[in-house]
Amino acid sequence: MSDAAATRRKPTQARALERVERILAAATDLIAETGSGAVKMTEVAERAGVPIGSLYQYFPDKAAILQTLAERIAERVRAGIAESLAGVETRDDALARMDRLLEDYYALFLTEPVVRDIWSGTQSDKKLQELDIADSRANARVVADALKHLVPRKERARFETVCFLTMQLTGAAVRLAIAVDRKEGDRLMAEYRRLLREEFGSILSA
Amino acid sequence: MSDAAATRRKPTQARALERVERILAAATDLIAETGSGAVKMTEVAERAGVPIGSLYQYFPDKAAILQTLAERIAERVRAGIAESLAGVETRDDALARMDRLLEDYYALFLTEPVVRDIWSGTQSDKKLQELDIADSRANARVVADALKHLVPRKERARFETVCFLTMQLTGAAVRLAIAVDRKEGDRLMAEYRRLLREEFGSILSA
DNA sequence: CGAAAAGATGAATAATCCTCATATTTGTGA
DNA sequence: TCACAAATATGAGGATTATTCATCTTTTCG
Repeated sequence: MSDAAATRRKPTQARALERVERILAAATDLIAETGSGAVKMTEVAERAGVPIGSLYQYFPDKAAILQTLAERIAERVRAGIAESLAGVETRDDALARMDRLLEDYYALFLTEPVVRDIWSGTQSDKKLQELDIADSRANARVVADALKHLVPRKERARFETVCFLTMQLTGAAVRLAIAVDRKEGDRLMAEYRRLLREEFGSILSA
Repeated sequence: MSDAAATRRKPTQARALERVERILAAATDLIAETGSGAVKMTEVAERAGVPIGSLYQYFPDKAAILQTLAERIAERVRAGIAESLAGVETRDDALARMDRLLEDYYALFLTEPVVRDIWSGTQSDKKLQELDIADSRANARVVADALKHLVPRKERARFETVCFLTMQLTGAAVRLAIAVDRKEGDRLMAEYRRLLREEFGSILSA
C-alpha cells in the first residue's frame, strides 16, 4: 500500500501513445462485459495485447485507468453542454435546451455501459468522487455562464451555487432512474424534469 | 471467488451475540479512524479481540459487515423520520418538520464518521447501492403516508414517486455538502432546503 | 554512429481476503 | 448427572490479484 500516488511516464512516442489507447480500449470493453469491479489487470493486459508491465508504465494503479476513462467521458459531456447552450436567448429557449440536455444525459447512461458503471458506483474511490465534484463545478460554471444574461443581477451570486447543486442532483436522479426498471426510471425522470424546469423557471427571467 | 453469497450462522447464544456486537463495534471504530476502504479484516478481528475465523462465522464477507452497519443506521434514520412526521396536521407544519428533518440529516453526516464513510460519494458495492435504494423507497413510503392527507386526491398517485425521488436527491445534496468545505456546504444546503420547500409546498394543500 | 532517454517485459513479491479441519463449549432430553 | 448433538471457536495456510523492478530493446537526436 503505497500512500503516495506514484507518477508515471507520459507517453510521447507514437508506439507508446497507441499502446495507452489499446489499454484504455481493452479496459472499456471489459468493463462493459463484466463491470469495473470484476476487471483484472491481467485481463486488461491480455485483451490489449500488452504485457502486464505496460499497464504500470503509464498508469500508477488500476483506479487510474478508470479515472482516465471517467475524465474523457466528463470532457465529452461538458463539451455537449457548452454546445447545447451556446447562444441561448430567451427563457423558454433555455428551459427547452436544459430539458433536452437532461434527456441526452439519461440516454447516455442508458446506452453506455462504461458511463453507467463508472458513475453508478460499482467502483468508487476518493479520486473519482473528487473528479465528480470538480466536474460538477466545471459544468455549473458552463451553465451559469451560458445563462447568466437571463438571470436578474441580484440573483447572480447564488445562481452558480444553484447550478452546482443542480449538476449533482441531476447525477443522482439519473443514477436512480437507471438503477430501477425502465418504466419506473422514466417516471422518475419525468418528475425530475418537471422539478428542474420549475427550479430554473423560477430563476430565469425575460 | 465464490459467486453465491454464502449464508452464515445467525448467532443465538449469548456469547455469540456479544461477539457479533464486538465485531461491529470494532469495525465502527476502525472505519471512523481510517475509512472503510482501509479497514482490514485482521484489524477488525484484533480490535474486537476475536480470531479472524470468528468474523467469517457470522459475516460471509467484509462487505457484509458494512451492510449490517448501514442497515442499522438506515433503521435509525427511518425511525426518526416516522417520529418527526407523526401527527402532522397543516401544510406549514409539514414543511417545518421536513425542514427540521433535513437539518438533522445533514448534522448526522457531519458528526458521524461512519455514516459519512458508508454513504460517501457513490456506493462502493452493489449490495450497498441496492440497500440505499430500498431504503429510499421505504422512507418515501413513510413520508408519503404521513403526509398523504395533505395531498389532493388526484396528485396522490405521483406523490410517492416524488417522495422516492426526493429521498435520493436529499442524499445527494447532503453528500455534496459534506464533501466541500463547511461554508460552501452550508450554502448548498440552504439552496437545497429552499428547493425542497418549494417542491413540497407546491404539492401539499390545506 | 553512439549515447541517453524512452519503452517493453514478465517472473517474483506483497497484500489481503477467506476457508476449513479440528478443538471446545453449550444446550437438552433421559 | 450424563451423553450426545448442535453451536461456537480457532488460526495456519490456500487463493487471488495488484504491483514492482531488474533487465533487455527500441527510438531519438546531436
